Amino acid sequence: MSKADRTREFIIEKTAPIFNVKGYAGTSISDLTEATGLTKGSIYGNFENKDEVALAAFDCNYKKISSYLKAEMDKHSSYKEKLLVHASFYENFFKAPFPDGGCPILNTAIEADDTHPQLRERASEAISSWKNKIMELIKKGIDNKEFRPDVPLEQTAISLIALIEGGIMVAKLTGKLNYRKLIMQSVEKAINDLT
Amino acid sequence: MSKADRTREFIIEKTAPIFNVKGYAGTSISDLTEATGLTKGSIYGNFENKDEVALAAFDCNYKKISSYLKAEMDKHSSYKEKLLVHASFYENFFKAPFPDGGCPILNTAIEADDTHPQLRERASEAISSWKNKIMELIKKGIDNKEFRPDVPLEQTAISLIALIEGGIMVAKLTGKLNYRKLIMQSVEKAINDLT
DNA sequence: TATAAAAAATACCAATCGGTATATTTTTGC
DNA sequence: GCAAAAATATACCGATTGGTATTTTTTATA
Repeated sequence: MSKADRTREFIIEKTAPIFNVKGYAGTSISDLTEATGLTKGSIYGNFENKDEVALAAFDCNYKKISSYLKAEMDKHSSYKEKLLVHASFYENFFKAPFPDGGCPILNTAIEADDTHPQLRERASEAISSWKNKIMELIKKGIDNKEFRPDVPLEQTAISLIALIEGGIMVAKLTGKLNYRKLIMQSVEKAINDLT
Repeated sequence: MSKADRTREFIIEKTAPIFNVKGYAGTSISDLTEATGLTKGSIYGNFENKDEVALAAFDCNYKKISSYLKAEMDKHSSYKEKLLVHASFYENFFKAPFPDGGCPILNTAIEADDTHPQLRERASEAISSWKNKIMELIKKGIDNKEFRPDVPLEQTAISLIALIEGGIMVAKLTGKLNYRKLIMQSVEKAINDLT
């Protein structure tokens, strides 16, 4: 790993939470130099422009949550338990190892959908692959006789994602622990209803 | 209505959709002068600063959706039908009279929750009063024997909001009509399950 | 319709924006 | 350990940012 590669990683690691908290438009190059202790010349020596840092930052934040999900799912053997990881996923969303600022998919989707096609595409692909993963789990759960055979695959998957993401918004906005708890119970109920 | 009041209304009306599309940080004063055809002096003659325009813009956008919801609910007599307005609310969200840029509560929540306490408070209050409204409808529906007496009030209300808001994000991000349809069916199902 | 008051336009401000050319320092391979 | 190359820092750029002081125009009233 060359010096440049290490610096690049360092910059991404330090600035990813900033983009997630302040957004693309709200994050300035001087935010990046402050967070890294590097100078503008160094940032621009390793990245073509602000866009490239922002895209790399999204990938970094996204990887944190998707690899957490995958690792937690791998701990369980039943498909119901794998799906139920989404409840603990949601419950723990505001603690480490999750990035500061909430869900990067949600944050990026809201800011970029009308303003930044590249970031929008990243978020859109994230939703799509998340949906496919859930559908796959349900399908395998049906084959395994864990779930009812008539569970609507796509509807269940996309609605579960909507419930979780909307729940993250509500919980983070209001700061009410009770809201988080209640929505988490709804996530659990939605999954239990598949059996 | 004085000239100043009319100009103030004019500025709010013209700039509210811009704030909803570009966000607070992404909207500049020159965006406001372009949209209104007025000059900077005129904007600052009617508003103290950018914050004050943004807050008025949020109120304007929020009023559009809340008055739509209220008007539609008033058309129905049963509490179930009143609740089901949320499905058509969601279905029609990307057409007039809804403001450009998606749900202003969601947009403001995501951008402002870590960065702008005043806007955050506005969004938080909007969620809170929406939740109370839904709880009130369910309660009356229970008293009216439309709904089961054991429906969990707060959980149902806050989870319905989460599902709708998450659904708006997913539908707007991906542009997939099918996702919108599927999530809308989940909203309907959640309400039908109360009976 | 003349006039005072209010509103809008003009012209300006320092600070910051994203970005670059160049100089200096630090790695790297021999 | 020495050069060449790569990486970082410095110094700078024009454009734009949010905001203000002042002048001109428009509105309301007597």
